[in-house]
Amino acid sequence: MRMSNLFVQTLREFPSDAEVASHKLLVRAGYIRKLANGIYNYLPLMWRVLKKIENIVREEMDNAGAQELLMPFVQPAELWQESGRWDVYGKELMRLRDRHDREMCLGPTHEEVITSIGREGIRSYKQLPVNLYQIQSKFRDEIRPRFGLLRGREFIMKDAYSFDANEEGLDKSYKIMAEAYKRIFERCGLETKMVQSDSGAIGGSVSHEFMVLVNDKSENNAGENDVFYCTKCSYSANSNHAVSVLNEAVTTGKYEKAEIIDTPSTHSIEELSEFLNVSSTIICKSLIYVIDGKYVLALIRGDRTVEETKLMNAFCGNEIRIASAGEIEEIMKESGFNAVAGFIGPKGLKNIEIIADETVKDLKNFIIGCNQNDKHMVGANWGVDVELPDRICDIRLVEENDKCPECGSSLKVTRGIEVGNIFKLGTKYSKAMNATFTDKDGKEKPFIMGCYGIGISRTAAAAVERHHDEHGIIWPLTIAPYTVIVVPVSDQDVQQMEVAQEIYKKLQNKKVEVILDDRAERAGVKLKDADLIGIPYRITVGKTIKDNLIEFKTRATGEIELITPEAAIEKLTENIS
RNA sequence: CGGGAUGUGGCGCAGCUUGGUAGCGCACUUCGCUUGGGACGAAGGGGUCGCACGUUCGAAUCGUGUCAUCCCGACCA
Repeated sequence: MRMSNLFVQTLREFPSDAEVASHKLLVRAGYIRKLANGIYNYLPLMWRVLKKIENIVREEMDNAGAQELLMPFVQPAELWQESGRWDVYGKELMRLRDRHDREMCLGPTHEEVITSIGREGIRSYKQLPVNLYQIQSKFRDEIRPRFGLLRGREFIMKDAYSFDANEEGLDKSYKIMAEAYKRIFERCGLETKMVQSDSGAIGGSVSHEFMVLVNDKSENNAGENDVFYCTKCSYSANSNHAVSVLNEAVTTGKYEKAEIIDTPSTHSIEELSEFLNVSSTIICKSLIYVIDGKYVLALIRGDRTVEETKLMNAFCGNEIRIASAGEIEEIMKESGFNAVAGFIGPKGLKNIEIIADETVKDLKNFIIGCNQNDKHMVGANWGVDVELPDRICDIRLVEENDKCPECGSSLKVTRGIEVGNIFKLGTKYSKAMNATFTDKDGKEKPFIMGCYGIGISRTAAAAVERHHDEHGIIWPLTIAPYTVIVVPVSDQDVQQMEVAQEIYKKLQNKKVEVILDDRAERAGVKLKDADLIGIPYRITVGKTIKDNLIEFKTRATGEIELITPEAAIEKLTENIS
C-alpha cells in the first residue's frame, strides 16, 4: 500500500474526549472514529487489525473442532420470551419494533438463537458434541460506554456455543476451549490470566474469564476488573467471585454486659470505632440492599466490605443496589423505628430478609446498631441479645493479603481487562427452550451447553493498552495492520526514491505486508507517523544509500541496524514465514 | 438514574464577565522554498457559534428549555 493512497488521517493532538491510552492512540493514529456514544467506525487500518485477530481466532477455533456460522443480528422477542430473558435482561437489551409492530431486539449475545438452531438440527446423541461459533457485531446498550473500544455499545465479538450429551462431554468441550483461548491470546501477543468469575446474567455455574493484566497504577488504568491471585499457587479470581481465608483478628469485644449506649453522630464504622476506641473488627455492620425490588439486610464485620455480586447471587437476583435514605426511612417506619443509616440493626425489623456474612458469626461481646439514632448496643452476643440470621454465607469482598483458599498463601490484587470468557451453561437454555436430543437409552434429554466469548475489538484495544510508548502504538507483529513501512527520507532524492520503490516492490512480491511512505512530506512527519501508527518494522532509506545501506528499525525495541536492502528483505521474509 | 463540566470549521482551543455581525494553531488548496524526527513565506477555501424559544434596535455572548458529549457516583450505614 502506498501511503499517499492509504485512507488514514493522523492527528497532531490527542482527542479531547479520550481518557485511556488505547482510545487516545487509536483515534489519533487514524484507526477509529466515533460515530455516536460507544459506537465507532473501524477505518481501514483498524479493520486490518481486526481481521488479523479474527483470523487467528478462526484458525484456533477451527483447529479445536468448532464450525463457523453466522446468525442474525436482529432477533425476534419470542425467542427471548421463551428463555425467560426478555423480562430479566433489562435496558442493556436494545429493543425495537418492526413495521408490523412486532417486538425485536439487537443481539447482545446469541444463546437463544443457537439453542433454536440446536433443537432443530440435532436429533441424536450421535451428532454430539457440536461446537458452533460466529464473529459478528454485538449491541449492548451499556449504562455508560467509555474507554473507546474497551467498552463500546456496538463491538465485535466471537461467540461460540457447545452442545454435549452429558456433563463429562461439557467438561471436555470446556477444556478444549480454555486451551484454544490461551493459544489465541498468546498468538495475539497478549499474556492473559484465566481467572474464576461470576457467571452473571448469562446464567450457568462454572465460568472463567481471560484477563489481560494491567498493573500500571501510575497512569489512567483501563482495567475495569480487580483480579485476586495467589502468589504461590494457581488460584486467581475476579473480585466478584473471589473467596479467601481471613487472617486472625480480634473478634471479642471488651464489653461484658449487653447495654444500649449513646454514640452520637457515629454514622460510619470509622466514626464509631474511633468514638468507642475499639477495633472495627468487633462491630457488626448492617446494610440494607434492594435486590430485584426486595429489601435485604446484610450483616458483615465492620472492617469488611460487601461484594454486591456475591450478595445478589445469594438471592439469585438480577439487579442490586444499596437502599436510598428514603427507602430506609420507609423500612424503619414499618417496624416502628425511625433510625437512619449508621444506626440500623437486625433486631425487631419486619418484612426484610436478613443475611449474614461468615465474618459475623464468631463475634462476641460485639457492637451493633439497634435502630435508635445516636445509639448502639455494645456487648451483644448472638442468640442472647440478637438472633443470628438463618442465612450465613460468604458475601464479602476479598482484600489484598487475605489468605488463598487453596493453599493459604497471601493474595494479591491487580487490574485486568476481560478479553474472553468461557461458561458452563448446563441445561439453562436447553430446558427453558425445550431443546432436546435422543440419548443412547432412547430418552429425550436437554442439551448440556457451554458458551465461549472473545471480544475481538476489545482485544485489539487491550493490545494497544499493553503495547505502546510515548510515540505511539507498538503492534505485536501478528496483529499489526502492516509488517513494515518503507520511508524514503527525501522524496526529492532520486536515488532514495528509486531504492525505496524497489524494496517496496520486492517485499510485495514476497507477500510481505508493506507500506511505502511516498508522500511529499518532510522526514520528520513521515517518521513521526510511522511511530504513531505502530508498524513493527521500518526501513528508512536515507543518505547511507550511497553505500548501499538502509536503516532497519524494530519499533518495539528501538533497535536500529544499518544493513543492505537485500539483508532487510531477507530478514522480513524470514520473519513472516 | 443522580452530581459536575463542556458544546464555536476536520482536530485542538480563544472570544462570553462588560451584547455591535467570529478568531488562533494544526489540517486542507495553490505557489515558492525546504528534506533524518511533526520547517518557513505568500495567497486562499471552509463555521446557521449544538438546537429551540425568549430578552434586545442588535445575541456566540444574557435568560429559559432541550439535546448531545465527557468525567465522577451508582458504594460500606
